[in-house]
Amino acid sequence: MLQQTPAHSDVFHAISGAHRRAILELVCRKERAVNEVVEALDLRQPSVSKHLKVLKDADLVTVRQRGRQRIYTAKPETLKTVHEWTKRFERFWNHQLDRIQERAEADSSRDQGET
Amino acid sequence: MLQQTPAHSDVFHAISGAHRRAILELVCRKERAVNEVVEALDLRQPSVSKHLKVLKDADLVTVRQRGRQRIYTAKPETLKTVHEWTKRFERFWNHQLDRIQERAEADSSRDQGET
DNA sequence: TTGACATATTCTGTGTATGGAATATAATAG
DNA sequence: CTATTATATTCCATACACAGAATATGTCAA
Repeated sequence: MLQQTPAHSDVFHAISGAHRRAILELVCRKERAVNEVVEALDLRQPSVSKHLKVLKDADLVTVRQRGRQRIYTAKPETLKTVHEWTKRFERFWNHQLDRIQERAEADSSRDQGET
Repeated sequence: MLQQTPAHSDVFHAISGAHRRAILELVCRKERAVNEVVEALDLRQPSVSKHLKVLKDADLVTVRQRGRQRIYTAKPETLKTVHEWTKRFERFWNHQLDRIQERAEADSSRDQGET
């Protein structure tokens, strides 16, 4: 059966929430401690920690300790999965654009009473 | 605040489930009636209809009627949103991989009290 | 050790996702 | 019209997501 992957370790699930995408963008630009994320976004510390856990389970971030802090760094190559999945549809949306253009041209010809 | 988009119209949410991704792949290859999807995947008809509704709300598919059937067609260009979002991380996964690996190894050594 | 700081985890309540069964609607055949 | 087919919707139950508050764990300073 499908859907047997625990949601918390699934990349697609991990990026499905806007908060987690925002966090990912933050820690990608520059590694951050939890509190820095808390301040950058409008979220409480426990929420951020929980989101970071989801991202870590999905292998989208790594952690390391620096003193009392935990520094989170994005592991963006995990997004390749998603990037490549969407890429599989690229030819379809190109093809569809062609079709749309053809149709537009046909319509335009017809509208102007061409031929 | 973030997260105000109704989940059912959000592309990231729509593709977060494996079932819906499978449906999307099916109807992208070739337009399909609901029952064809039901037979192709191992899902009941009501489930498929509900998933298709989510995909439609997210503008990932379009419907048209043919006799008693509803023919669903993928609208893959909506995935551009996702494709481009992941693309923003492309430069990071090209340039940061080594650094993250080094760091992970260093941490792991330290955590295990490597001799 | 104690105290403070940084983060993680647990608990709790509320909303939502999901699948299945039953039912409702829509379209066509007869 | 009625019956049949195709799909959508509703209802139900279970599971999950999420945020907040409180608490626990871990780390360092003194």
